[in-house]
Amino acid sequence: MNLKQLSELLGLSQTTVSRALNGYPEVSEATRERVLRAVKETGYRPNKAAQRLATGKAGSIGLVMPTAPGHQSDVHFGEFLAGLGEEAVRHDFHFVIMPADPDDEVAALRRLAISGNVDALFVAYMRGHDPRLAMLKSLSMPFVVHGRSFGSEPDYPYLDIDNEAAFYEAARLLLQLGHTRFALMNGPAHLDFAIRRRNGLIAALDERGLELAEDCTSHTVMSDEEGLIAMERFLQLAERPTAILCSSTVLALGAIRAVNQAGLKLGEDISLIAHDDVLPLLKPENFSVPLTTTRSSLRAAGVRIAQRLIGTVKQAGSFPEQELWKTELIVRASTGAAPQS
Amino acid sequence: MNLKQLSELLGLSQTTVSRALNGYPEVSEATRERVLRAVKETGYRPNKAAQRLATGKAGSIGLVMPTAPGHQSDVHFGEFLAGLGEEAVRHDFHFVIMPADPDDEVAALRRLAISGNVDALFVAYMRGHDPRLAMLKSLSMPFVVHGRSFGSEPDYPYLDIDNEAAFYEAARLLLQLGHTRFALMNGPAHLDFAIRRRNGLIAALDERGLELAEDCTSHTVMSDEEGLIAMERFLQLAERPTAILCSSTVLALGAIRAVNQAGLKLGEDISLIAHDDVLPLLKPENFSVPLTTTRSSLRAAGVRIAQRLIGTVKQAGSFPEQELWKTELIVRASTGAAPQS
DNA sequence: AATGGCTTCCAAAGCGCTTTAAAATATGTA
DNA sequence: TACATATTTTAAAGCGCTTTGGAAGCCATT
Repeated sequence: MNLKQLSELLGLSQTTVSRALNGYPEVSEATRERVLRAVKETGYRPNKAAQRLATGKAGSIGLVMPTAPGHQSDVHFGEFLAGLGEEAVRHDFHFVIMPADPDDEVAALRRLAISGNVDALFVAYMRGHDPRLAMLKSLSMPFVVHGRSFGSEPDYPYLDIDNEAAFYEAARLLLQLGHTRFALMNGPAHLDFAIRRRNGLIAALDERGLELAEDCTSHTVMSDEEGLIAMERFLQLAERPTAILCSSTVLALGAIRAVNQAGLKLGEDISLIAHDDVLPLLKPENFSVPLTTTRSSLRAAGVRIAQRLIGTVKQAGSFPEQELWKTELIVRASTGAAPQS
Repeated sequence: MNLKQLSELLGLSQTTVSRALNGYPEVSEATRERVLRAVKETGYRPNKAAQRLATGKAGSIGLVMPTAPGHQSDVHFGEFLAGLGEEAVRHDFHFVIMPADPDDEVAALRRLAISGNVDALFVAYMRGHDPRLAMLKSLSMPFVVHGRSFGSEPDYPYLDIDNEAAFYEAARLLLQLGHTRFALMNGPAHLDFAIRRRNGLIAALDERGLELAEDCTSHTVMSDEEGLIAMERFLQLAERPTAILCSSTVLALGAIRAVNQAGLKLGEDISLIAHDDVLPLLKPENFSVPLTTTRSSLRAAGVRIAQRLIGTVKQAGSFPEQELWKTELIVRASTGAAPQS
């Protein structure tokens, strides 16, 4: 069933039917209803490709998904997507996902943009000096980045959390508790959030004349396994750290196992604060020792970015270009006073 | 830059340029190279919407993503998507993801199909007597189902793992170890895999004249938290189960915490076998007591389904309609002889 | 009856591509 | 040289929609 057939069925022109469907005023309420009823009965749906060709728009937001045979999938990606989806479904928007090798992301993004089947772009996994920014700006297509790019002028539309403040505050709490030996379990070093969280921690330490030792820093993929490995390494150090900042609850999972295996008590021998993206499968309050966290919902960020993206495409209202969300510092049992020694 | 402009630039007709690009034989090698070079220089990319309108195809596979304000995102979804993506990127295919309320899945699937912007459909989260099957069959669009639908004639293209055999074998192992009191921590009861795993367990128990008690069965979303809750319930039973079958390593995570909190030893007081989808962030060999598992890679399944879907769309070779993969039973330390009591 | 202003509808062009049918050019044969 | 055949190129139609620029119908005013 296409427009032509539907209009013939109704004895109307394609124009009229199209207008009735798209809410144009120059069609009587009587005929509009007649059209709508026919649509219900026949199950007619406009062909999106044709619609896009005619209008240049078809209600889709594009994103590239890094993937490769060795490449680990990322829980955070799924959770964020759920947020985007939650908003998209309200506006009948869909996603076009272009899988791409992580080394090929900038080219993939360009391909996606000029393929002409997305109205707007979403970009994540931002790095320091991210090369995608220049390309995006040259594109004249709406986009929003999740995160920022350390070292680039912040003149692009983004939504980010204040990673620096988050880890600064977390470190301050631990300092107040008397800790002096810190370690950081971070995400991959080139990623923006990792850079900023590290900076936040360093800033707080610096205020007390402390330093973050090189061997008390790990930058890894954020998996359970890497968390375990990193923590094991920390625990074997001569000057064992007592305060750990951890970029993800997933990393914390492994880290805590290492703590337990070493026969140490979390919240007594070792204090740990993790960043919590509010992953539904891993709640910090349910850990055997509930985790102190810096919290910000990844999913909420997804919803908000979808709002901005869709709003811009539909030209419905205007939005702030830059948003920086504060994280919450939630104190639970994994943090305690520094052990005497 | 569009075809017309490109052809004018080259002094050729659109036809010739189009043919050169699409590998048709009726164009000389000389001109083909000339065209290809111009494409490189100008960065021309055909408009996918126009291509789709003209050919009916544009290299996309469609899927609906269940999402709603309360709806939890699912790690398994992300991991599967990574598998699909790994294959899709090799063929320059992309995904069109339609987010939809879980209650609206069959309608969403239909909308996606007749929207005319996908070439094939992928369907997951199969239920018993799944209503989507009838719709899919009526659609004349290629599709592959991940999983099966218990109670429906298996005459549709699917790829599934042998869930029944997996849990049957797992239960047999535990029976051989002397266990007689079993419990099952399963996924949502209406899902096909949950039905079959339960059946597998029941079949094995039945051979020994044993039964699976109602209060030793839990059907929940597969999260850490639910695992903890379910296991706590089991441990409070008068006749405490000693053998646990668990549908996910994520559930196991919570379950094990409950075991530890109760002061019990995994692999001694309680034996547990979990199904392992090979999620990169949660490796069963890294659990503090390494987990015995039934294993099958979700990601590999994604790759395979993408192969079949893309192969069918491109009409490149033929594929088996139905595939049933065996799982591996991998014995680690979380299973041991039944405790004397 | 003629004019103007609304409302309601329509014919046709155009979005950027593919593909059919036909034309132009090159090659081989009698 | 003329003709048939093969090769290379092109003009134009069509995919299903939106939208521009009119036209037709209806009413109230002059």
